[in-house]
Amino acid sequence: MTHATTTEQAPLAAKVIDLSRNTLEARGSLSDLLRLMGREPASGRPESALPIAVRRVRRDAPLCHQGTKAESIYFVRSGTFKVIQTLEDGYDQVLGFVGPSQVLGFDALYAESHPTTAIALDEASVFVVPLFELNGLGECRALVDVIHRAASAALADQAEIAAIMSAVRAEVRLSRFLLQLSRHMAARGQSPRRFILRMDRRDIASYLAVAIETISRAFGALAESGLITFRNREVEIVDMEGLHRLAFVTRRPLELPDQAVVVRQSYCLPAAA
Amino acid sequence: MTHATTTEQAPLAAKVIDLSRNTLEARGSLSDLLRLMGREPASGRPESALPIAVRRVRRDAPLCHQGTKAESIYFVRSGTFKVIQTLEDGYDQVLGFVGPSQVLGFDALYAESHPTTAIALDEASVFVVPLFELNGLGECRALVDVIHRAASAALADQAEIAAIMSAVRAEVRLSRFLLQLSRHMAARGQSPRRFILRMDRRDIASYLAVAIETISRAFGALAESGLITFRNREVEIVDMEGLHRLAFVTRRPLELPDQAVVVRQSYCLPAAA
DNA sequence: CGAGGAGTTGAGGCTAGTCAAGGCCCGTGG
DNA sequence: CCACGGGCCTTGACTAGCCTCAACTCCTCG
Repeated sequence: MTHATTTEQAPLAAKVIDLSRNTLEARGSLSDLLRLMGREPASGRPESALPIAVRRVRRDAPLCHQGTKAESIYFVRSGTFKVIQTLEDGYDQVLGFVGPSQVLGFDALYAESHPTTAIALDEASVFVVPLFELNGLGECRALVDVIHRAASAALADQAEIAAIMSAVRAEVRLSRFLLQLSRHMAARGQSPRRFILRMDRRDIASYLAVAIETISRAFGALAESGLITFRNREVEIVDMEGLHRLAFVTRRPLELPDQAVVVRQSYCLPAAA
Repeated sequence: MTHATTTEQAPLAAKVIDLSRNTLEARGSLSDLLRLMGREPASGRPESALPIAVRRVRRDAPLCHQGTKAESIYFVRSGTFKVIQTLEDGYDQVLGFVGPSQVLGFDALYAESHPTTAIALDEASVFVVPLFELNGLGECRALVDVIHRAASAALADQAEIAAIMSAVRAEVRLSRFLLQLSRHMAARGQSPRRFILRMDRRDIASYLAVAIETISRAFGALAESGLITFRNREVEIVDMEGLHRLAFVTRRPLELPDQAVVVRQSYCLPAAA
């Protein structure tokens, strides 16, 4: 179906770069990708028709695997992935969750082999941009710009792990996680108050670096104090402001003479009246 | 807030891209940067002479500040920076330590304002690549390539925070941190066994997400068991292999015959696979 | 030589890990 | 259709280890 044609000549020469020449399962175009990334493509530009491969990934299937040779970077079109790294002792550390319009595999650029594994949490599809084309993309400003922004955003997202970890208490970590999810949902135009978790407790536990039982208890505690309600993976944030207050007590409060008691209460959970 | 602003406008000559047009304190060239990044510049190319600004940063001074408008990305030429993020409750979370040949400020690309603050831990200097030039760089392959790789490496580095956090025990976290430093030192051609910490205990504590006293005790414990020796910020890894074992064989008690290392429950977190 | 920051050490309370058992959900198969 | 099975999730009891508070030492610098 694809141009099973020659791979001659540097792409620079040819104005027609076909990013889908290794098409896997479907075809998309640059304008599809740009739309996904919130960049309305300048219509009329010939490059908007630039084909870009789309790959579908089944639930629980890996998109790329740690240690294998990197061949592409990916933009999530639909579905959610978990990014994990298998440590030397065999423990699978969850590094993050990646959804639509986010980039995957950019971390493999410098080493040429994937330092992480990405696994689909549900049926998913991604745009595939082969690495060997990256160099020839100088002309295609729109795509380069999108790549830069996505990589930059991925970097900023990664920083959130540390921000989450800086909280000692499990309920605080969980509330930060839920708020992070809430923001991402909102960014995708979905409800920030009510959503379904795509990952299981084990993944959340790994991501927050606490025991799975602790996650369970933390969910219970947040519900107990009226901040959320939940049923399995279905979560509803009842008191957004309260959750936010709880989420940002990192360490023991500095010194707030009379407020100390109040802060300590919310720190210990029961929530302010 | 030392905005060493020498905002004297240069004649926007147009064709001649002068990345140092906002030169702050010194001048470098593209070939200098490429050499720093381990890419021998193809001599003879005219672009090698492309001027790139060099900015010096005094100890404890910020290179860029969270929330301010992003204007450039930086390549560390000398010195070490700590990257921090001030959370809503005022807690300064250390996200990482960045040294020579690593990139800073790339995370600001997508938002156009810095999500993090970078502070020099000692006298430092950086190459400055203004953002508004990034788009016009399509021609300069070498620079674009270096930027991509550095950003990718930064992303991979960030993942290590999570890997470190996945350890519950403080000694395990500290040993992973020391091994990380060791690797970086080796990558820069310096001794991986003996080095001087550029950051204080407080920064380490924040980075590892444990209390400062715990850091102190963990140093003591590692020395006690003969894995390292230290005096203030001077660290020597005595038993590299043992340190590595402690850092990663963390699931089982690991019977170190008669060593004082109480690796009783150095688990690497639940998961109970 | 003193002041102050950085680092260490000690005591105690409390969170979260571990182990263990039970409940819930949803698949498969009779 | 229901019964069974095996995940996933929850809950309880116990204990290890970390955070907190507080005092102290060491080092540096004025």
